[in-house]
Amino acid sequence: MITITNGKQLRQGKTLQTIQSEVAETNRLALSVDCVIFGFDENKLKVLLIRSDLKKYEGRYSLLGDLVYPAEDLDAAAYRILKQRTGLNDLYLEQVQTFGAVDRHPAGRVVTVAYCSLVNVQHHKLKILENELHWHDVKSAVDFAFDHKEILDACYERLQKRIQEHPLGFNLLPKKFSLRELQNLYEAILDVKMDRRNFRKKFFSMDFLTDTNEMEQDVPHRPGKLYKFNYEKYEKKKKKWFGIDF
Amino acid sequence: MITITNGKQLRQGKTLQTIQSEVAETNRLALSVDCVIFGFDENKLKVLLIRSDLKKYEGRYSLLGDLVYPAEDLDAAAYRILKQRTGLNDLYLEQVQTFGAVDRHPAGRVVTVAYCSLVNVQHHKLKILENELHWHDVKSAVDFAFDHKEILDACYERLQKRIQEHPLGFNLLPKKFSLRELQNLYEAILDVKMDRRNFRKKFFSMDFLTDTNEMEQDVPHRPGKLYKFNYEKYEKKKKKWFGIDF
DNA sequence: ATTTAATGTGTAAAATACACACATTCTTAA
DNA sequence: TTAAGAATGTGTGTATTTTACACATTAAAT
Repeated sequence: MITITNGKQLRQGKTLQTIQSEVAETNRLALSVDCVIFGFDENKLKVLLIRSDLKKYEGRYSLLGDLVYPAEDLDAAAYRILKQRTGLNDLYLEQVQTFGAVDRHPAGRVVTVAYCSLVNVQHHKLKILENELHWHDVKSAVDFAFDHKEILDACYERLQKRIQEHPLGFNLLPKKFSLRELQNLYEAILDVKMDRRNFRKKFFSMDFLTDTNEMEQDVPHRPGKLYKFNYEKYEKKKKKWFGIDF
Repeated sequence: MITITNGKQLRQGKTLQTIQSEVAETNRLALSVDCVIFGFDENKLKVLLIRSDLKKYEGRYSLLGDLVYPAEDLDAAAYRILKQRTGLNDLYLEQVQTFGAVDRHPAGRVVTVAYCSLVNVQHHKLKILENELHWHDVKSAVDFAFDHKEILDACYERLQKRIQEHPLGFNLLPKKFSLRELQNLYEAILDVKMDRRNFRKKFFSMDFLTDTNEMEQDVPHRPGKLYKFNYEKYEKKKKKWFGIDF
């Protein structure tokens, strides 16, 4: 998505006028990157959206995006947007799909490369947010600008697939988490109910959870153990699981 | 890839000069589509490449690509290239990844959307080919122009994954094929050996192979039965197998 | 102290994946 | 014509993975 809504707020974002000038001349096109930033909060999968205050798109929501700079790689543009909007570095990021329908953007031909990224909402909340940024339920979000619903759907489907093949979920959780939180995450993303015992068995058998010897605090029931994800163990084992190339 | 090599041969391809003019001005970029066209022949996975006759890239091979027209959708551009280069319509086509490194193209900023497509080589051979188009072994192909080796690798890995989830392989075979041919295809793409009995069992249990009541002809051994892929049966069943969305 | 609500654990059945051998059919060469 | 060679075609038992399922334990709240 192009940050057409708040040129004043962003130091680096381009305004609608800039985009129009980029694409106005014959045969010109603009290239943008849109980030689908997923979070997990209140046992629901969330996505970070910005509300357009431009009259034309009043009340509609957009993904976070920007034009790609002339001398900037695609991934670099995506990381720049993430840093700019969440204040966080080193987030999980994956290119998903490029959307280039001729009429997808009213300002002219704007081709956008969609990225899926994962953040720990609690971590993010500590940062000072721009006013118009909010977390929305992925399943119930409506009123998108442009083709951003389609982009969100593509990234959500990719996430559903990926999380069944790789342990991505940890990017959405605090460093220390209970198995219940982990299961809630999987159930929310995949929209299924899982058997608690089998879920625990599966994750323990994968053997990349480390017991922190700490317990949950301030929960209104018996506290569960807290675990953390052990990247070293995972790195050693993933080749075996995922065969060919991962 | 941009068809910089043979502007005279192509009715629709753009010449190097065209590309340079597209990207020469400040902040301009060009958008292209590159098709990784896979085939299967002599029990090996092949890819259709064009040899550059431009001095700068002498002896190097490129994927088939072209600039996207100003009023052309990305998929449409990919289909156009396939039609142009193979003479065939309705090929399997899937967008894989977009490559946009700043320096990936010597003519300036050219962002390319990579597509993976599958053709029946026998079918394709019936068409009159352009001189400089040839099928190459995927595993042993070297000397690529630009970042086309990287693009090929990305599409090959995607194909390896996809073929384990969906019955794509039929796009690479004649309408009627023996189980041995089908197994050879899987073994070639996945680079593994499979047990013949278990392979047969698995495909028969999927129940979308229809017996044609015909046998192989002109093989130097006992002929095998010929089957065809039953799309109707597949469509009815795939939801059950692939769960959420496929 | 009692109730409540979630954590933590094991086992049996079912489904799936894997390993494996021999008879059959057709071609080819003696 | 016959024998040898080479690939097709088929079934079963074993190992592994997935699924279903119930009860005792712990801490918080009343």
